[in-house]
Amino acid sequence: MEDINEQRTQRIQKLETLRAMGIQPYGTRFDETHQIQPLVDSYGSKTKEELEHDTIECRTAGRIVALRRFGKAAFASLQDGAHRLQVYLKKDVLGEDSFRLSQELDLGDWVGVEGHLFRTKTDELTIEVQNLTFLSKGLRPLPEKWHGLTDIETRYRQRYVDLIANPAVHKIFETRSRLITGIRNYFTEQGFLEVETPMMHPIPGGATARPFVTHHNALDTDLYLRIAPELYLKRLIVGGFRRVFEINRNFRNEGISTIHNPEFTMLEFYQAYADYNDLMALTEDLFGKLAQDVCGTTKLEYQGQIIDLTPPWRRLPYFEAVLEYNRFDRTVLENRKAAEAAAKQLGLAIPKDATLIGIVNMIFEETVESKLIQPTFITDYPTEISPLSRRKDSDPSLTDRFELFITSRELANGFSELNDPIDQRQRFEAQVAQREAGDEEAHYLDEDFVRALEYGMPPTAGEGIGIDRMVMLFTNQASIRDVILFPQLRPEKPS
RNA sequence: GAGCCGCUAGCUCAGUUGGUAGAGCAUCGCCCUUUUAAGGCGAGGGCCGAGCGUUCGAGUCGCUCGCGGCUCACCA
Repeated sequence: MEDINEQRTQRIQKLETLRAMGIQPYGTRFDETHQIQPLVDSYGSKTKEELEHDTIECRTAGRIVALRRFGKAAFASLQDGAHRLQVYLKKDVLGEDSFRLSQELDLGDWVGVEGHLFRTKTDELTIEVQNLTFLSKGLRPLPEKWHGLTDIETRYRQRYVDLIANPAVHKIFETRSRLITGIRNYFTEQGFLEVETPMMHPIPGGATARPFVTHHNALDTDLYLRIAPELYLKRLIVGGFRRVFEINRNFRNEGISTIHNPEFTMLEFYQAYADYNDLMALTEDLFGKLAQDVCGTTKLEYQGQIIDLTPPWRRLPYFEAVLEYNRFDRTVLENRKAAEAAAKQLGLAIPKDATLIGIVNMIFEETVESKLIQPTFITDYPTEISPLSRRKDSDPSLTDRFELFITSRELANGFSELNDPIDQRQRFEAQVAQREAGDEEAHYLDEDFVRALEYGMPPTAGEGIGIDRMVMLFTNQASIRDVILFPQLRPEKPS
């Protein structure tokens, strides 16, 4: 089972050496005066003379990631998160016992150091260590210092090693966390209340997707991991919460790709008395502020392109978009035969029972989405493919809805919410008919949700933003696996 | 699910027309009190993803399987 290699065996032997020296190889608390990054931030600009004149004493801790030994001295690089600082271990200063301990150190071990800052001959900020505290032993060798860990499978399966060996990866996940904190602050400051709704649903709803199924033994009932929190959040609006948001996982039982992970993080927020135009303005403002705060600019570099998040963003009605990116005329949008002919010309396989809108939507996905590099709101989606959205007053076949595309990917979906319970029931029934016709992704009829609407929901606008894809954009990552700490992989086979 | 590519030491990678499996880093020993891919001398470390075949002989050729990546299909 466990791979036993030479280096690991040697290190296990070192545990005994340490114990024989009276050192606990798995220690306990250590008081730091500084973490490494603040230490470097505070004193990194001090000159050699300043550090000699005003002695800076400090205690800090980290993992040894580089070690350059001489006979009676050594330099080590201490890593804390994504940051490193050099320490100098000198026999004269450490004393006999501590120096002997320093001779036993391996790459990967955790230590605490106490000493003062100085600059070396080559002007590197360094701690001259007076006291060395052993904190924890590493038994496995770290990846090579120069190339690090590059094997993609190992990076995902053993993310802890990736994080040690690749500080840039550490920074991506710090950025992810900062973005999510920024989102929380943004909504909280605007009077939104963060709520938690069920992850396990008796009826999966709020999106068109296939769910994961699980079983509750005591209730003896199947439950579905949620595909979206939407219907629960709207129940809260019915209940009188004016503004709510939730940031959490959705689960969809579908393929895995560079932009799909079976569990992914979604922000959904709902605002009473607002409409979809308010949401588009809010989204521009949110992205702009996050970009400015986290990246220092609203012009982001993404995979060799500059994505300009400066508002306002382009708004393009759905049908206009289909016409703009194709050569055919308007009859394709109005006549099923014309639509089918156009689709065939594009090489699309059209199911026999496909509706006009169904065909147009296939054309949209095939010809429009890939062109939407810069932020674009596609608006006014057909009612037929928007079963939870409010109809347009000017044209009930369309809805007050938009999807946001950036770098050809859907990042957000928002709309004025359908709050007419009678219309909602009819839309659900149309979905149920589609499901019975074989569409596994069509919505279920959620009787309790309709009942909630019957109690009256104020006019409301709601939106979902795919956080992982947003993080990809802000951190310039091409694969969703590089912004999810533990992406879904096939289980490692037991060896 | 399909196509293409990859899998060799702890890590990063070589490996010729099929002929005894290599390097750098890491590890171990010795030397070295300002190095930073430290340096010098020496040493150990391999089920070449798994299996089956072809062959006198397979890391190398063929087939099957496993895992991963990318593209496509489905999807957010």
